[in-house]
Amino acid sequence: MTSSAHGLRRAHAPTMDDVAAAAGVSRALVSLVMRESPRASAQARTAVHEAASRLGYRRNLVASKLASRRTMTIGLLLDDLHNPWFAEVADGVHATAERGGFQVILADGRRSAPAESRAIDTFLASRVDGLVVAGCRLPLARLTAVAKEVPLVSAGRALSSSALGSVSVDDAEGARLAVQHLYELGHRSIAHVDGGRGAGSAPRRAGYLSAMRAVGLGDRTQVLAGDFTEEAGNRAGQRSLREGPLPTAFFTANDLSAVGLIDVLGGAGLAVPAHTSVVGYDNTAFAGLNHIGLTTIDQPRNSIGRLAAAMLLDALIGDGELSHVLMRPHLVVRSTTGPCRVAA
Amino acid sequence: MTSSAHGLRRAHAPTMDDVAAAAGVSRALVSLVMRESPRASAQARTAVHEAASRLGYRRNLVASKLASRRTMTIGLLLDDLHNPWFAEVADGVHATAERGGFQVILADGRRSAPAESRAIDTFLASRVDGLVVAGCRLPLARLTAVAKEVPLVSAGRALSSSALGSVSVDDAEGARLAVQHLYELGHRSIAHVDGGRGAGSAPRRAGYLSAMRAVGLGDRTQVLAGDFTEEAGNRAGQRSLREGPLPTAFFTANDLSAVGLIDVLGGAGLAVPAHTSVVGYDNTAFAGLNHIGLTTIDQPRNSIGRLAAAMLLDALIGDGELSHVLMRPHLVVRSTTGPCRVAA
DNA sequence: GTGAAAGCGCTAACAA
DNA sequence: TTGTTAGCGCTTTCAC
Repeated sequence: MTSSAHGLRRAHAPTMDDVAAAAGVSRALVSLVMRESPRASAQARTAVHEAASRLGYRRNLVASKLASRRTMTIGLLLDDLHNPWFAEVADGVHATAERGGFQVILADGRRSAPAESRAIDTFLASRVDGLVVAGCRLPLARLTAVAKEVPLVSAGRALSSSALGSVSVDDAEGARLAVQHLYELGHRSIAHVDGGRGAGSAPRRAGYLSAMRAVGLGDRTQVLAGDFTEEAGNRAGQRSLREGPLPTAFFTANDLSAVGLIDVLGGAGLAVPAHTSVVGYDNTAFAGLNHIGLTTIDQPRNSIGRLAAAMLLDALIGDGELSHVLMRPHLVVRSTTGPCRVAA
Repeated sequence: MTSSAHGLRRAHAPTMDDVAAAAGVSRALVSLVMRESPRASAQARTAVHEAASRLGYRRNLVASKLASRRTMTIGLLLDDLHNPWFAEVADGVHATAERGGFQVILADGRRSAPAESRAIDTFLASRVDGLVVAGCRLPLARLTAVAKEVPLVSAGRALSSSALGSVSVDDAEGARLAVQHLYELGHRSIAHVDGGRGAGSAPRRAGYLSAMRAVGLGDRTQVLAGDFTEEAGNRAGQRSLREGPLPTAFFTANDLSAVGLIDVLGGAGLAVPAHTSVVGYDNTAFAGLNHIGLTTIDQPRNSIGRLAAAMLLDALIGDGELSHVLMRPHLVVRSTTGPCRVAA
């Protein structure tokens, strides 16, 4: 019963013609009023609005998009709705897009390349005016192909193609900051728990390796396999404990891994940072909790989103060019790092 | 330069007519092939697909939606992208909708009623076939009005209107489980940090109050204002510490608040649960982190999403009726609750 | 400022 | 099975 009024095709909804008739004007005028054109008299505006609300008229965006051949919509593809990192990027994109009068439609890539690919196809079929992909794991070739159809900006992942724009954080620099911090605390045995194949993993690992070389520890690098999860941090810790000697410090590819690692160390009676120091990456919400107090690398997430959207709108509205922006991460020192107590 | 090929109106993209011409068939046939109709010969199918991919044709969903007068799209409004609760509901909705051949478009309500209202207006203007609102904080009157235009199902918030459907968890029961658990641990001074005006807040608060009465603590209830955020947990904790005497246990309206609260308690040197016990609500991902180990109330989030979408599709495709489903929460005991050490 | 008329790219009868 | 022909509801010239 409650559904009787519905079905896939709803009952005839009022159209602009209905409103025009009710207001005693032409459809074109109604259109102008609906789009808030200054070229409609105040009188006409009132009459049209009155008639529209009386009829319960709702502008049909589908028809509007078809007729105008632009959608004033940008598609935002997020790699993973479960990861709060993306929520902040989305905030930034929203804020900027809205100010430019653009609608944002979201899709969740669910950490799967095929799902992301389908989402992009849907965006293109829906004729979005532009695309922001955050943490996208699609191959560069696919993205450049897409960028030929519609302006595209990558957020959070640096991409070296002039066909598209990108706003990302210098992950190698972030890794360098972590290593530098630990080095200055006297640590010489610094291991890295990496992120496997996830986005950002490779540059962080490379940054770790080159930073180690830069401080003369090139022959003491140690990379433990991980995958950006808490369990990975657990496993890396267990392996280190088993195989010894334990590094005096760890730099993990993300905060989650750091938490898993600290947990294992604590379970083995090793205090952090009294015995071992740990630096995470991302500065996610729980890194700041007092009883974790993780020293980590922060990324300006909101700004990434804002900049990505701004770059896109610039290319859409004006004649701005897509470019590559690399933002600087910074070190947030909390309480999981301390001076090295072990002779090097 | 990279943007020179773009602009708001992209260069003429191939249409069905182009494909039809290239394949030497009529546009209607191309349309059939594109919609995977069985009424097109294998031969025609091949020819059309070949021509389409040669031209780089991409079906225009905007035109398709207008002509067919249905969008095969459901709008999903999430109250807050930052809250992982919604990510899981979204997973469930996606899974079901996709199997039914529906596209899902997401919007973020950003914990703001006006923003949610605008998002719904956009959905309606985009002529979505149905709507799922998760954790929506709009007044019932507004939602029933919307439900007159398009089938609507509320996820995570019970709504007593026959005009729409709802799939939610019995929040009062969840609150009762929390209070009961703390009571059995010997706690008599149990405070509640509520969720303000967010969805679920009222029933959890009411459930807390009635459960307290049920165990004979009706005169010892204490409700602290909150709003489902970590900061709210922080503030509530600070206020409790300032005003004393400190309750021996807290039941918070969600996990985020619990974490914020624990954080403040820890900062004040009060161990959890040695000194104070805390129960959260939602069993979000970080509640399970070893370092937090939050005792909390679990909701079958994914199922909520699946059921909500299934109910909607039923009403859309068949003649299913929208109804009200109430699911049972359950208690997950971890390490933030323990026996009361203080004499009652 | 306002109206008339020609599409936007597709779907859906209906005919062939 | 395939082609023909009206629209879907709006925007946008271009006259008035």
